[in-house]
Amino acid sequence: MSIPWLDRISSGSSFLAAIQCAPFQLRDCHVKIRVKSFRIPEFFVEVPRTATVGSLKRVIMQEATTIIGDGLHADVLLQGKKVRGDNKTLLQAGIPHDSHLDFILEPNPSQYSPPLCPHDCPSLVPLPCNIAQPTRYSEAHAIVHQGPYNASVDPTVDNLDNFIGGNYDLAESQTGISIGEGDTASTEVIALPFMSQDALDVGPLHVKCKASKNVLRRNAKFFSVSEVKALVQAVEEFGTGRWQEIKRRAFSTASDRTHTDLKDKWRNLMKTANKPATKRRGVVVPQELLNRVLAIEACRSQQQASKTLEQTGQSHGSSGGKTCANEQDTKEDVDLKTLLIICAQSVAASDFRTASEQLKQIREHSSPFGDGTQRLAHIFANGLEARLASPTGTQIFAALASKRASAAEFSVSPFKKNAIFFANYMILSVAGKARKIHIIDFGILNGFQWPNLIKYFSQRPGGPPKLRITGIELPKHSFWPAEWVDETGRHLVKYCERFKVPFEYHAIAKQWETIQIEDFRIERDEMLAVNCLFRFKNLLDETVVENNPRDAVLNLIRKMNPDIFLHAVVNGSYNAPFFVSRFQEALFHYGALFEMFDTNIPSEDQERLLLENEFFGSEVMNVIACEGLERVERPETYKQWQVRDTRAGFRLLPLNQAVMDKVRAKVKTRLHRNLMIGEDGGWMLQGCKDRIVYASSCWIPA
DNA sequence: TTTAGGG
DNA sequence: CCCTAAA
Repeated sequence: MSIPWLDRISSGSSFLAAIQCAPFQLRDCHVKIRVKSFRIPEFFVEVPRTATVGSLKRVIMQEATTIIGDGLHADVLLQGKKVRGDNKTLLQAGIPHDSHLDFILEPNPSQYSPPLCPHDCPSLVPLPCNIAQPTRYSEAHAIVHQGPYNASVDPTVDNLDNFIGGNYDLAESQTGISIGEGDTASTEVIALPFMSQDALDVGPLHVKCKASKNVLRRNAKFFSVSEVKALVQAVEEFGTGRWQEIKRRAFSTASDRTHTDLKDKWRNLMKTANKPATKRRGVVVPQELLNRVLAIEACRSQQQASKTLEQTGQSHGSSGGKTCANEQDTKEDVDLKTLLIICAQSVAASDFRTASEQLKQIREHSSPFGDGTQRLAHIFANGLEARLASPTGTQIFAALASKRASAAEFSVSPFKKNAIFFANYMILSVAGKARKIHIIDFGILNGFQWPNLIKYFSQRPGGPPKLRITGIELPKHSFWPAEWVDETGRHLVKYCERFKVPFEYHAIAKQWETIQIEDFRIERDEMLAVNCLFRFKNLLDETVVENNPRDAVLNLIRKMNPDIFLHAVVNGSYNAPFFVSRFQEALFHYGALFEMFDTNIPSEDQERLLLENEFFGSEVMNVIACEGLERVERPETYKQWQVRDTRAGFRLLPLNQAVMDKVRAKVKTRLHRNLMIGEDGGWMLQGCKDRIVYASSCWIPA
């Protein structure tokens, strides 16, 4: 004979309860607890909101034992730990209404005699319960207050001791007999001696099924964009199919999202991502997120495919590779990028053996001299290799490119040229006929921005103004020793002498946020322009340090009260703490850049080589191989910068259409295919391949 | 207990 | 969002 109810306990059948606050119109302010799926009919208990832990235990115990027999002891667990203090109220015991509770039901020690098979018969049965906010549930179920099952207790029902002491076979009982699973099952249960005749009469199966369909279904709550983002990020980090992990690591505070919910949402996201943008219902998820969904999905299927290939042995044999060489070539682009992402995932998962194998594969197809994708793969492989050497990302890598490399950026990158043109044009338009002009340049590097402006000033009708430039750089950088800021100054001084522009240079090599306003030696009668092109991204942000330098420096600039503030930024979001998502973002970002270079610059161009490998190469190295304070490539989107600038007390100037026309004309004459110029609010956007890569803007004190 | 997949 | 089979 099997002992069905014991089986139910020892096999850990889920036991789901939800604490529910009664509608507030009820004056007694009770919480209602629904106990369900214990393979016993669901029932409800109601306790005052101020109930103690002890009383909750008693009520649960009472109800449970009423149904399945006597002699149970109940315990309440919060996050796996027993809640002590039976005299405390739920709240006092640290159980908010939305917390997740487990229950333990075990045979009452006082009546419990040792089981015959202690190993197979766990005495502790954690029972997951869900306590949720009442608003998540529809009101309809409230009428189902108690199932019919607890209506009576058959006095003949044996107690726990008798069953445990009985002669039975646990393995056999595993076949499971449970109420409500089907006709046969319920028949068997009903036939059991301990079930009351009343229960039989009521027809439990029918009631149970009906109840579970209409009762206590959580009201659907749409996922917000930020939730989706968190989900995508988490899946990038942990992969699909580890939902419990994802729940714990990324959604532990979201009490109303179970791991199953996350799994379901992911499934739906994939559906959404795969169908056209038209006729997508609900909250519009940014395409960027959906692309990431697709990328992950692509990786996953790729991995599966390679796995099955390995298993079937089709990948072996040298002839196989040759015969489909042409086919591979066309797919190489995709494969190389996918391979990079897979490799990054291996690195993230600390699977270093697989990672180095994948890296080797990548190396076989990448080259600093090949096409855009091969070059891209080359520098990303460098980054991965460095990360493999030190997986915690504690190594220090040059944050800034060498002097030669940033010179190359100036001469090769059309983006940089456009941004400089935009900035200088705006400075000129604000300067007007001012006699004294002071430019404060955060991140002056070689100072290549200024010769053109100086030349213009020299030809200005009415004579050149007095020009002051304050060049600011970071202190003692491996590639940019502080002295070089002075050297930049000397070049500029010479240049001004040649063009007969009265000039004064002043260098500051400090951490930007430590600069005092006095250091700028601002004079009253000068027109003041503050300039920062693409360099704010190197400041640390609030995720790393407390008083974040970004806002500090912006506030400093605001304090200067400049006549104009030129702010150009790298528009990217590869600054996420999660390694894989950051890697992927960076890959897309630099992928777009490299593709543009590939179509516009000859592959043998030495400066392109320098720019790609040293300038972008060291940036990518920093993004991939560094963490924490060492990671100084932390771009944000221009929208994020807009928030910061506005918060610091600046007002975004509308775009000057004249400068936009000129930039557009330049792009056209230079025949830069794939280079897109766009506008958004006051921002001039530069992009390629559907991606906004750089953005420029002008601000004045609000 | 957790996940995949059907509903 | 829920349910259940299967691992």
